[in-house]
Amino acid sequence: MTHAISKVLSPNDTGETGAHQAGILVPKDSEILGFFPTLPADVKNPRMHLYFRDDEGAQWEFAFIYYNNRFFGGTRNEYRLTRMTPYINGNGLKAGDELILERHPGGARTVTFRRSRAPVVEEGVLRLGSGWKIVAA
DNA sequence: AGCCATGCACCG
DNA sequence: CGGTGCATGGCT
Repeated sequence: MTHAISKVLSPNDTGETGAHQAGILVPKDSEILGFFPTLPADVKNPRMHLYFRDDEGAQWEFAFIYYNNRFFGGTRNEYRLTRMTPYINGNGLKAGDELILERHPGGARTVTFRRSRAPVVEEGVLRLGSGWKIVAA
């Protein structure tokens, strides 16, 4: 039961917009969240480091964080996968490219990507949906 | 809901 | 001092 999900990168995800944080937003969809370990909701901003292996066998460390300060006086309530700068830059990923995450039987996680064709541009602005897909459950 | 942006801390 | 990541708020 390999569980695979993917996301089409946004400009902000890759750092192209100047945001000094490369990382992607994870939708609160049970199928997607099910891919990641469960983070405690009673703690503020719980995080967990995850290791992913790429095609060459190299290991990458990403951080899965639940920014939930909404329940602690703030305004946030969202999940993010950060610390992806080395992987993004190392592979020269750009907006529109697809990041693929897989969890294999036994618990091993792997990352891959698929280079994209031209992203959808409308009125000079990039319009994307959430970009997330469930490849296999 | 999802993407964009930023002040500040930390580190080489 | 420049790059990176944290945490947080803003905009659409």
